[in-house]
Amino acid sequence: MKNEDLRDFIRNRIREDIAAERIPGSVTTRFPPEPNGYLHIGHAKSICLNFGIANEFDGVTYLRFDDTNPLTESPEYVTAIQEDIRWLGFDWQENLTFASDYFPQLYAFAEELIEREKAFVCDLSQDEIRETRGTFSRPGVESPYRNRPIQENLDLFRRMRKGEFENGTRVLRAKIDMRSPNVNMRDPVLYRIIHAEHHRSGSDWCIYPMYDFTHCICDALEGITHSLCTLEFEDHRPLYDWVLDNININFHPPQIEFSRLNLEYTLMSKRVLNKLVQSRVVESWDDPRMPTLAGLRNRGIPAAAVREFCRRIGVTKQDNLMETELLDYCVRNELEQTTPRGMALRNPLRVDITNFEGEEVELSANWHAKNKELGSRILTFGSTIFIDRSDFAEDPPPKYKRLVPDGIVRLRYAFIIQCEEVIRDNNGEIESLRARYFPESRSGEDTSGLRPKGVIQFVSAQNAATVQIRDYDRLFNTRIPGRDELESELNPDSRIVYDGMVEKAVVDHTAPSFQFERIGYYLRDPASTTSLPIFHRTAKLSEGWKPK
RNA sequence: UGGGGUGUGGCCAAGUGGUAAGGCAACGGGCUUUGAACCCGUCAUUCGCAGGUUCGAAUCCUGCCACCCCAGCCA
Repeated sequence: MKNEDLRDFIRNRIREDIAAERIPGSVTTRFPPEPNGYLHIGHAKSICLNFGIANEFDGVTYLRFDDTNPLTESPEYVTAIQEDIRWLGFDWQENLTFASDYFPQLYAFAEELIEREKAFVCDLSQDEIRETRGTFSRPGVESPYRNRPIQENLDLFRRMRKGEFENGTRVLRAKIDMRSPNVNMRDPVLYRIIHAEHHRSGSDWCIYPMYDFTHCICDALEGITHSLCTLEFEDHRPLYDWVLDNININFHPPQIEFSRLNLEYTLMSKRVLNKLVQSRVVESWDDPRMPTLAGLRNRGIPAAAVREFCRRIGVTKQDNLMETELLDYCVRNELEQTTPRGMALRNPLRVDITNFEGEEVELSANWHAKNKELGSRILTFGSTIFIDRSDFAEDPPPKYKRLVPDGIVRLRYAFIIQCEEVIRDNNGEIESLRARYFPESRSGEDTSGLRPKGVIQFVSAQNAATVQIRDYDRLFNTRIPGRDELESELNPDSRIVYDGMVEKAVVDHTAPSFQFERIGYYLRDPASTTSLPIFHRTAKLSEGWKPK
């Protein structure tokens, strides 16, 4: 991670700053989550950027919780967020801070602003403030309280702090310019009254600073050399700069904005994600279908794959919509080398081998064709085996290479079989198959001379373990969900549960993830029981051929 | 409507006056006891559009167009 020569406009800028000796000390960044929700893959982009830069430039990164709104924040999220960042592979070391750590200093800076006649206490109601702010095309109107004497402002602000006023009755506002074309500069609110318990400061405060006042000051106090945030804060930069320019502080970080990650068929808004949980569309915030880091983890996606994805998507100011294929690619690429292979059937179909007699034969198979270090296991073959229903077709599509009536196919690591008969139940559904095998076609010592076109996986009756296989797909059917009724956009097949089979050795193996040959990568649910192991599909294998 | 941004192949993205990197996807081929992996090859005469400057422009200038963000006492 260290020696990579990543090029993007932010890293280029940092290199220039270093070359021009504009940076005092070391490069310092921060990741500032608000503890009001779980981290998702969009956050991963920011985490990889901020922590990645610190790693590359021998700098430091603060993990700073932006906890200025006690109404929506809670300590559970603080814990979860830390777990997710660690899982992703980053370490803030001793640099864990909270915006609330700075409440006393923030308050002092606010008084300083009042003393400099740069802030005033405003008695207007929330509605009145909105009405007097103006519109995009109309300037705002100055508050009647705008020119209160310094002493009166100071007195009122101190009484706000003491708790003498109700929520919403007064705010502290910056005195900037009600005619500014940038609405953020029209005397923005700096402090509001919230009589609520804060997860860290308890009941010490009943006034809480707003983001625009807090963030820039925290950045400055921590010596953040590059304050990176997403594009929607671009309009706030003049305010960020204004605050730091109007208080007595000796450091002024530059705010640099980049575009946030958008992923096809995926929604990342906390509001909508929460709705999915509440309405039981998914089971929880860490459901394997969720784009949360916890969800990705429970789906078996390795942290390294997420990091690689973030590296490949780049960092720019352009709006983007990433295809899910890139993430899938990163996941497979990560799992390919290290994951043992196994055979699994989602829809088992019994096949009776008519010419097999006696004990089941044992066959050896490597866990990975190329990575011999993963070792091998023993499979068995006998008079009753199972194949996947999708690997047999009475009326095969063109170029079908699997089993068909009278056709032959290779059973992976075992023998070639030939279908002799299709057995049906009373409804005419295929119940089982009868086939013969070619004893001289044993894998590795085949002298049969037969050349089957395809190879399919199988599990013999005595070697079969019953498992649950859960296949996941996108949660939404629309590339850009959120524009329509959520319900109509949901993918009804985002989770399909199969009562399947795997070879016993897979269940006994300790590896967390497997590749089920010809199907995909799966994570063994660590919480599932040994009597019914559950496997979550992490990713499909790429398909070089599709029926129809 | 005012302000702030962004426009390079299907999706990302290099490039900052010298004649369009790379990745993903797609397509064709090789290899193959995973239709996987792997290996080869193809894929922008053109950089939102129109003018202009220049020997030379994706890069400079002018005008236009499209899209995104902003009117929380959220962050």
